[in-house]
Amino acid sequence: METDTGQTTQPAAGQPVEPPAQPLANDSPSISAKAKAILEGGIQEFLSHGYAATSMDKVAKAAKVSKATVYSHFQDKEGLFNALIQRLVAGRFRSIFQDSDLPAMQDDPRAILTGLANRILDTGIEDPRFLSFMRVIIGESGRFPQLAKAFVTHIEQTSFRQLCRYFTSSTQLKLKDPEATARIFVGSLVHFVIVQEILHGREVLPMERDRLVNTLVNLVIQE
Amino acid sequence: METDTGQTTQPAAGQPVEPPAQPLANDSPSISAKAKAILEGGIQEFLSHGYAATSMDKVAKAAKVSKATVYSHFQDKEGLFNALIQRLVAGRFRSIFQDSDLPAMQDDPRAILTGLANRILDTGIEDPRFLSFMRVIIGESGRFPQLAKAFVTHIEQTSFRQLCRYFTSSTQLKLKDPEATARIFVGSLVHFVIVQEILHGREVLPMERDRLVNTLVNLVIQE
DNA sequence: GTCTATAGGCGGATAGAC
DNA sequence: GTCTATCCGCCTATAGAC
Repeated sequence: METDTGQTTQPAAGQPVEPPAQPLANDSPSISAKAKAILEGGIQEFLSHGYAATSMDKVAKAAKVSKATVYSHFQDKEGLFNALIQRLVAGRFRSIFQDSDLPAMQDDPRAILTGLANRILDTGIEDPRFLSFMRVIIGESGRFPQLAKAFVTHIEQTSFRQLCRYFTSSTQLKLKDPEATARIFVGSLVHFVIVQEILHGREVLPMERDRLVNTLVNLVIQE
Repeated sequence: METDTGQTTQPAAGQPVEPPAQPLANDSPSISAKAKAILEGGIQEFLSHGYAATSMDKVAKAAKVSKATVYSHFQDKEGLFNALIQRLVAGRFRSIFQDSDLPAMQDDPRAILTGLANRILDTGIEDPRFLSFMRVIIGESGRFPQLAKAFVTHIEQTSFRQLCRYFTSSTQLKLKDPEATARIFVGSLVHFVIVQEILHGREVLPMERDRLVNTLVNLVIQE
């Protein structure tokens, strides 16, 4: 049954019972193969159907273990969901908006900004897993506010910060409010992804992505 | 049970069984008091908990009718949800981004744009019903793609069009691509609402709304 | 640790009286 | 049209064997 309690006891609930281990290293340390399979199966099911519409039976089947095994690794459905989303927030999707290399400052600002915008759109659009992830984070943000906050902290903030660093360090751009400009830049791109891809706007309200990117870059440069 | 069929037979399923009546007039014509109560109760429950986590028992209780009465007015759970969301899309929330009066063209563009931005933020932020509505629309956009498209068509498009009309008719703004600029304008504001309010970013990544609005308006004006 | 089997309850949907 | 009562399946979670 859906407890509807708003997960008041969420902190630290979820991770497998094993000791906290190192504070989140590479690909999560000391997790058994079964636990990993359960997490993978859970990711598949929860990202496809959302929290309430996913059953532990289907998770167990997707992970190719028995349901009892799932419950031996995770306290309950909420615990599994929390562990799984936190894993995605801190791991695989954390670097989705992250540049491997900061652009060289002497380059053309137009080229740099266009590249940044396209990178955000590429990762946002071409990874269906990330689209499902955003859909679930938003859809479950009422029942799981902590997960929504973790998403904002780790993922949105990452892109803001990075863009901000470029804005403030660029000698050619003279922005009055780099922080707010970064929000506008990222926000209009993410909103574009939400409307076109998640809400299927591509089919009813088409818009070429290059038009959006070019217009956005022009707005920022001519400030 | 969640049929998981992706509602393949969704078209036209939902509206009360009574004849189609007039094609969607004012506040929905010829709907019995019970049907209205069921819709209201359904809105309350579905907007609070999403589709899968809402039970027909709770809807019936919220509407103060028996569950059988619910099923006498609507084919099934999907039908009720469809009817209810379509009602919200076409009715109450349709005009949420709509201006009552188009701004006078001789006014200061800065004042006009600032007013438009604030109106969008006000309606988006101050109506918790609309926040829940967006959360549900996005969260259920996988299972109910038609409803997501209806949302885009009726609500997003409305704001784009209106802004576009102002952009193209203004004698003072000379925008290269008014349509793309309208998307950026609305998109960055809606994304701000999503992150700050729906994803609870206000508590972890604060940002004064006036800074965003001022920066956004400046970007558009100085183009 | 992992499984099968099952408890116990709530879910969507309907039968049938009025 | 509206109700009460009920069917039956699936759900979360656990007991107990191995």
